[in-house]
Amino acid sequence: MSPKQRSAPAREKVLDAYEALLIENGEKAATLEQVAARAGVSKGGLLYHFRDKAALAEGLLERLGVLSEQDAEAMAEADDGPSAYYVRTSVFEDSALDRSIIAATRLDSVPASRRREAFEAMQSRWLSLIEGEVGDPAIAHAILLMGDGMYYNASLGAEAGWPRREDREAQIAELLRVVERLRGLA
Amino acid sequence: MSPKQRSAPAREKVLDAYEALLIENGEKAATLEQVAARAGVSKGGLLYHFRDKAALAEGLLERLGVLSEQDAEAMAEADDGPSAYYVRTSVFEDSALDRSIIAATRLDSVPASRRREAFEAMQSRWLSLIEGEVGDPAIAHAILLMGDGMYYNASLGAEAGWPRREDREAQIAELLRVVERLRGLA
DNA sequence: GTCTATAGTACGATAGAC
DNA sequence: GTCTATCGTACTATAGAC
Repeated sequence: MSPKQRSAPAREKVLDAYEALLIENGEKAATLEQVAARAGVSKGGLLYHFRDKAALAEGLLERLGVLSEQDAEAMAEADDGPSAYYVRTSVFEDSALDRSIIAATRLDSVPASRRREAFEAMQSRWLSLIEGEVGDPAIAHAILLMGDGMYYNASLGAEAGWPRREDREAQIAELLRVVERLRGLA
Repeated sequence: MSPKQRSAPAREKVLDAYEALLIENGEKAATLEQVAARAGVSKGGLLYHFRDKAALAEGLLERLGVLSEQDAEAMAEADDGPSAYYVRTSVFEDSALDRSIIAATRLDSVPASRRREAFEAMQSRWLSLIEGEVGDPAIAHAILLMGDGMYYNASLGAEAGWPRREDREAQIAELLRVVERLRGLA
């Protein structure tokens, strides 16, 4: 799907730059010229790796798929269980996956169906892991929604999905306690 | 902030058109020409009411503020209480407020601080009403996050913030039961 | 594999008639 | 209050040198 199906260095730098611009100012600010400049290549150089803007967007969604796949594996093996892993990693850190998700959120030139597909694949994996742990599907859905809510706030540029408080560690701990009690209801 | 501080008909139609385009295809597709066409006016006509793109975006955020103010009053007086009102109205319907929220979500040409301000004002009002009802701040936060999660999914074009299910009424009912049990924990 | 130069297009905004 | 016409700009993408 690219010249030699993986010419890692420049290609990845371009995707990183694209993500950064999307996160900071949305798609309109993420022009080919700006992306190229931030990645340290020229516009022509960028277009060698991604033949047009659609290919650039697709590249981002593909990387999101890979990262979310890896994350699902880590989530399945987490010491504190999938739910806790999910809640505690939803956006409070600034991981590569977090960045991909927020960037993809701002990606509106891609067909809506394609974007939806990417998110649904990711969410259904998360949901089945949570459901496998907590049993009750309604409660699993509720937990999933809380994580979605944190991504929502992050993509709005909110401090951390939990308005009006400073200490992130304390916020996560508090939310984990709620989830714990919620699981007890299942 | 406008010629005569309220020349309702065309002005509102323009905002409606702008919202619709933002919801469907994001800010890049919401050009002055497209907005004008959809509102049934010319580009020049539009620019009489909103002197530039920034004014158009600001108009949308101002209307969001008004609608969310009205919604907060309805929420405070809801028969089933603020939490239930909040959860059941979070985006499953296609109300004027829902449309304003989703549109504002896609608005990335406005300074991030201004958008954040609009959302924080709305969310802190919701949070204080929920907290007033349930008592426990952590649980109130969790309920707020669930609603945020529903808006997140709606703005991603997901079926309804609750993947993989058809019957919306049943989904809401299920979530309301979870919230009910969550409140019981407080 | 990366560059410069440029063609072609679409956008935001202005000016001025009606 | 709404229109048409138009200017300048910035963008995507191509062509072709290195």
